[in-house]
Amino acid sequence: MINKTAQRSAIMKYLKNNKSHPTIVDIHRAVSKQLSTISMTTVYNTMDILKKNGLVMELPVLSGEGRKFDSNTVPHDHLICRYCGTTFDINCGIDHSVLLNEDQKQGFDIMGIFTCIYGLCPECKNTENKTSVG
Amino acid sequence: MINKTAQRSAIMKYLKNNKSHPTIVDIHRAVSKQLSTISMTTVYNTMDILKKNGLVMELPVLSGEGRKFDSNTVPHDHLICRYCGTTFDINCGIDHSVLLNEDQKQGFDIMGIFTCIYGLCPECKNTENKTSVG
DNA sequence: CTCTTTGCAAACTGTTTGCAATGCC
DNA sequence: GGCATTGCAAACAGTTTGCAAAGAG
Repeated sequence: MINKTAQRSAIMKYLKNNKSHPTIVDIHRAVSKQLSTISMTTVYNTMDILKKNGLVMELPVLSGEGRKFDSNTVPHDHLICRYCGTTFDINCGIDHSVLLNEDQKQGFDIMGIFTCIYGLCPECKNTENKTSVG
Repeated sequence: MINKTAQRSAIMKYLKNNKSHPTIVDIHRAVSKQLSTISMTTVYNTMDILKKNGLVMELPVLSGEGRKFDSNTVPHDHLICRYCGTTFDINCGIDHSVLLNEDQKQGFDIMGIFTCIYGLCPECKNTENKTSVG
């Protein structure tokens, strides 16, 4: 059984008004303003519960960036910087209703499609230093 | 300037014969068989160089899984288990030649499109325990 | 000989776990 | 009251950094 607590309400309220892709730290910092005693543990905990219940989606990230969540349940795509990891929403007309045959499914229960378009964001374009293979 | 070393050759040889999505640990374990003294640091180091030079792609993962790489440079999609993170290649006829207009690009230099299809793999389907929101 | 790379150890970051105190119903 | 939740502290895993020794050209 899942109880309603001040912490959970505050997190859900924050997520509802948020169209970015907050990390645990983002959520903790924002919610702390109203509920100064909330701990990181509780944020981790709550996000896991929300995720298990399909209320948020956890985004795949480059390892080490820290968990990112998406509370936008409308199908959309993501534009991601390959270097700094910043993620923008994008709508580019990709068909999200992928139908796979049994062979392609490989035994999976399909939950959704998630398209990432990778690139270099304007900022990293200028600062990125390249090495060359000899 | 980038030198050729035994470590780098062994890693590149391993990647060439590999169509899975190895982690740092996978690579280290495999290469250790031929080159028992190779360190984790060198694997990290080498993969960063290969990535910067576009010879491998680093895959986005659910945070905490550990870095995964893909040496398959032919466009393809990925079928990923939402719970255990296992990643399979899949070819489902998605068009990878996405053309974005300047508005959609938001200033990015586009490098590629990467489609993830999420689901529950056969194994996790059976073992996963669910909580319900009241 | 010079500059690059290696690999160890230590530092660090994000995440998880154990558990006593507290809160919800 | 009984079970769920909170939040601290400690443990943990993966990753990065500093640096002396070894290697490549």
